[in-house]
Amino acid sequence: MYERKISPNLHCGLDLVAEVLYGKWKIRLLWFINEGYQRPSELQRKIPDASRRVLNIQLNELEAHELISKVIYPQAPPKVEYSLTEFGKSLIPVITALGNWGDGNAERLREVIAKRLEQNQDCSR
Amino acid sequence: MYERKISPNLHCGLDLVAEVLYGKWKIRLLWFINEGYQRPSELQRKIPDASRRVLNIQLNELEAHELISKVIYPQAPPKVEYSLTEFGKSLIPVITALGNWGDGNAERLREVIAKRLEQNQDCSR
DNA sequence: ACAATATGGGAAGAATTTCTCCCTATGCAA
DNA sequence: TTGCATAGGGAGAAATTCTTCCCATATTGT
Repeated sequence: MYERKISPNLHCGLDLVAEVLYGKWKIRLLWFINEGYQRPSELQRKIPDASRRVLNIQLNELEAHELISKVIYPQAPPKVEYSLTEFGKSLIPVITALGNWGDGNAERLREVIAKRLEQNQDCSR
Repeated sequence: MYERKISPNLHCGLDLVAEVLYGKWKIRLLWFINEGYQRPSELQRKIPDASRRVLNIQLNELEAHELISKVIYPQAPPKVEYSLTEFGKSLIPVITALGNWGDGNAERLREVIAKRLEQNQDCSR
């Protein structure tokens, strides 16, 4: 496992949140688990842009941070279900607020994102 | 400037938000600008863990995404002030919610974060 | 003259994160 | 028997982000 060389700074609330949510797919994982997609394979299908590997890793981290919990059913083929802990559930309103802001401003966001990507391409000519 | 090789996916609101906020210091920059720390040097003092370089880069990105705007006073030594755009201001309640969650759960967050860091050190022995 | 302040960007390399490929294990279906 | 689905993890490459160092400009204070 990769071991950090620079320790995180944990001064204010925003630092702490960053420490547990900063990962490309973590917020979406929490979101989809909340929506009822609890099995790893379901989550992978909901988030096809992420590699199977990272999803596993980020699920492990979310579990280590007690935002989700994992139940392994002793079957074959294996069956695993994740669910939000109470702690994790308390984050959902915040994630919902984020998502709503993104949805409500989707058009404008697409514009400014596209504009910036073009600029970058200009730079590299 | 670095040019992305993998284009971002912009399906849902959460993807769009991630695209403009995913950067180690962006949320904190918005936060401090909202609190009235508008000059780059002030922001650098408020966020000493970040290098000057990244703060500049992330400020540029926030500006490109129209969350903040920049005023350059034609003076020497130069004076620059950033401020939130209306668009940027609309994000503040969401950031506040994130920060409040982090502050409200600070103790527990520190615990689980510390616990996980220890585990990693165990692994590497 | 020289240092300090303020701002900003290039370049190179370190740090970190993510991706790809491969291997394991079990049971079911063609 | 071969192929697929489920789940998970190691190793190394690739992508991305961040840091460090250096340079440039102009003014003020020593």
